[in-house]
Amino acid sequence: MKGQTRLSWTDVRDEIRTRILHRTYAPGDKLPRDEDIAAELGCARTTVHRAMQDLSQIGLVERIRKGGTHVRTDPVTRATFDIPITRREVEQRGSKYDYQLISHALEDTPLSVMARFGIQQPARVLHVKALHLADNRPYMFEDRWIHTGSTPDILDVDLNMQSANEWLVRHKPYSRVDVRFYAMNAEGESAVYLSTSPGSALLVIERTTWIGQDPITSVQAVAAPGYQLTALN
Amino acid sequence: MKGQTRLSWTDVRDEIRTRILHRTYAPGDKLPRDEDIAAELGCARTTVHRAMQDLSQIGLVERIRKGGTHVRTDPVTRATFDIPITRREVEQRGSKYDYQLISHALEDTPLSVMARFGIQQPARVLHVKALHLADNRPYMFEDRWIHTGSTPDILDVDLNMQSANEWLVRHKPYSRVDVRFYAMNAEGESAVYLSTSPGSALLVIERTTWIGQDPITSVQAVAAPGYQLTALN
DNA sequence: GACTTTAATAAGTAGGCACATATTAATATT
DNA sequence: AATATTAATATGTGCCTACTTATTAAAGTC
Repeated sequence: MKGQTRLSWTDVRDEIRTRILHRTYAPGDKLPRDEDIAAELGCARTTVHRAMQDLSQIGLVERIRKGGTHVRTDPVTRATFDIPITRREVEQRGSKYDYQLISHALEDTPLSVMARFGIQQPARVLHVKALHLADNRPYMFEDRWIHTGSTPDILDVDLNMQSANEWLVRHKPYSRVDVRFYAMNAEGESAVYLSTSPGSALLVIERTTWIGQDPITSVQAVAAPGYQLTALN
Repeated sequence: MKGQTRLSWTDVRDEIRTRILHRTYAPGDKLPRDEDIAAELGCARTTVHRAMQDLSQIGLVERIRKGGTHVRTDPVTRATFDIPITRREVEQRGSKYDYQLISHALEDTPLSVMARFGIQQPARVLHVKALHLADNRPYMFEDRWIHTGSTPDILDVDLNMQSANEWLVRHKPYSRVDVRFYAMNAEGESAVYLSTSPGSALLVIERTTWIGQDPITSVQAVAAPGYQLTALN
């Protein structure tokens, strides 16, 4: 017990971030070399390196080999969202979860889904429509396509008992996912099942997953009116 | 040059991730100790540690001191979004950016904004409405409140010349941000300025920032119809 | 002067070591 | 037997050292 409290990499990170906030290092500025910062703060270069890695991941600074570290000129706001299984999501709000299969049928991929999957030729897919409920009220309407080539097992699953959402997450790992958000007017089915009037604005979470090159599933999750997605932190 | 190619921590991370994908380590399973994995793969514990930290941050595993490392039971999809300055966003799509101030006025915070700021007493705010355009077409309608207590300088800025968005990002660092997405029906102003018909579904990005405890600004950015937010990666 | 080669630079990475910290299990004390 | 102390364990962290890699600048060559 000699060095009292030494600097942890999070301390260093916070110190550098404070300096950037205070414009000691202004946007566009080049920061001192890791080694010099280490010397100044009295820690090892490794520690500064670890701190810088984090700042770089957050999007506050940019690092280039040999070029040094720069404060980003156009700071971006980086927001991270967790998208859990719908059942989990409902239960964590303290609501009762229910699930209802609406329809399922073997079809060929429509053009829109081919585009999402990134395939040129139509493929056989299981087209599943389902409704998730929270406290007996519609929560999310799910319109899903499951590629039977990559996921033949899905045909043996009783989708009345278990949502495709859940089965897939538990049994079908993916290596890549595309997530996008957009707004949609309720119409036809989505309006009916979410028991809202046609035209009301709904948030859509669209997800497509692949394992290697092979598409697994693509889903449009249409949330009930009033739904908000909140970033972590 | 003896060890040929040694394992980098990203290699280790990918190897562990692959095993989790292949259910070698299934959800809920306890992974071997870092040291054992290191021994098995032929690298140092530090390297495994670095890999595990990343997997833990991604949300694939959970680590507890002494308790060991476990694969998360309910894998979440974690999506990250970059929200740049609007001008940047437009320019990066290869479009011409324009900006138009609609109105600005000193007001007291309405209740909704007090809630967003997390304050009990109304405060004087600059209420700014503006429109961002891409290739002369409406791109985003911005409805913003700026706290004059924390940011008095804003009153000296010529908002015809420079969007509040841009000025704030460049001159006003923040320490905390709340980001949320939701859908809204176009109505009144938003419909007019985004030149769409009332009722059409629009995606709203709502952001509120603080420096320490002090609120800086809260903005509702209403995107033109068709706007999609896409996750990184 | 245009090209190539070489050196210097700064970040990236791996490994080994020592110690910190949180948690559980085992042991000793009352 | 109930409680307190101690030991063992696994992750967390910091530091040092050595080497790698990408990039720029300088020196040398034609």
